[in-house]
Amino acid sequence: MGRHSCCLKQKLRKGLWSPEEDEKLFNYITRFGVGCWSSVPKLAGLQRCGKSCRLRWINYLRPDLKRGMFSQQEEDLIMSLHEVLGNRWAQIAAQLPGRTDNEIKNFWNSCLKKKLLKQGIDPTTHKPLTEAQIKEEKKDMETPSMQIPFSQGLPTTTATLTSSQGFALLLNDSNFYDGGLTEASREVFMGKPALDPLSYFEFQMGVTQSGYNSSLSHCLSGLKPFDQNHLGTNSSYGFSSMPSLANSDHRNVSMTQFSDNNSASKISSLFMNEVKDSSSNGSIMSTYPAAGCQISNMMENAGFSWEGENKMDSLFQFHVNATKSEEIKTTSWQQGQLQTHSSIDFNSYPLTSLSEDLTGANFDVFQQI
DNA sequence: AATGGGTCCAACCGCCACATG
DNA sequence: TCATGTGGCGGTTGGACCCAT
Repeated sequence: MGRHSCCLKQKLRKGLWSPEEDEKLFNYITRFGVGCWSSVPKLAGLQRCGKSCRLRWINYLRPDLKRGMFSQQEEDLIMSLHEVLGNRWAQIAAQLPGRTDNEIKNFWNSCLKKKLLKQGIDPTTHKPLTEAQIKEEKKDMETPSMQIPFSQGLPTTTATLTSSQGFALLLNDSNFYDGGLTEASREVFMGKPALDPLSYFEFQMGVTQSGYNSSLSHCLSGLKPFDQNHLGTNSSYGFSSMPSLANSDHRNVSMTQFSDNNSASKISSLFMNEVKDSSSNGSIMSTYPAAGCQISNMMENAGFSWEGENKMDSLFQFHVNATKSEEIKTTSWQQGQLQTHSSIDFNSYPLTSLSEDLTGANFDVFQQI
């Protein structure tokens, strides 16, 4: 039970992927698109199960992945979304372009969870810990340097911890939920550039937009033959068609601050999805009525429009379109198989946040590089 | 240099939902 | 209605890596 038939076959490789396997999978997907995962290993010449191939593509190989540290904005967004959605990592990831559910889940478990605990906040309920829970936590955090006095760790008012307020703060940069940061650290965070998920593709399109550094040197600075997992600084690996998978350093990337409209787009996108979702199971809005009400109000107050002109709005607009197109999805595996040109069938690609301009022509750039 | 403990994350596992025959 | 195949999700874990000793 639960195990796919393809996984039952013998002689299937497990564990870390080799550069050769990555290249095979990447080249196959870029040529024929995403279709029936169970047949991908055979067609791509891999000794892996389809599920493993799917995971590798989604979490690692797909070109629109944003790698590197999470920005403060992303962190705040994850915090807020987790408060509403809980451990629904896939839904949370849908609101963070270029991030995978696995990545967010890992980030939550390794960093954000601990951060909240240090602040005396229950990471599950996002409410202040009880005295008993605090004692328990103190037992766990034996090193004195890890202990933050409860009164210091808590935000100034407990009201800031409510779902509705959490989202309200997201809409206003000047009132960003600071998660208990000191003034000094907050300054650092607020000044920290956020990674631009689309800069890579903009480079390919030759788009120069005010506020974005699309210079050749900038883009090339992020290009490495392969990622650090497999070779570190060794550049002897690499495939001709491989996009940049290198970790990005915030110091090297262009500035992209979420404007109010952007935040509104994010939350509204979430709201839209949840409305759709709740129409089927009625869970979210009833479970988090305050959050739902607040989001609804925010949309009205912000004069929200799907016709946003900035880049992030476009991105989310595409996200919505992609979601819609998925609902009426006509792209089939057969279509994917019939593709003869070098493009990725992103219509059938389940994750959102992909650039509309991700075409075969763009992948040619990889080969040229 | 060796080693032991902690952290991080890529990948696996088990389950569920849905489509299809 | 049932069996089977597949996609997708969240939880868990093994091992690589880092750092202090």
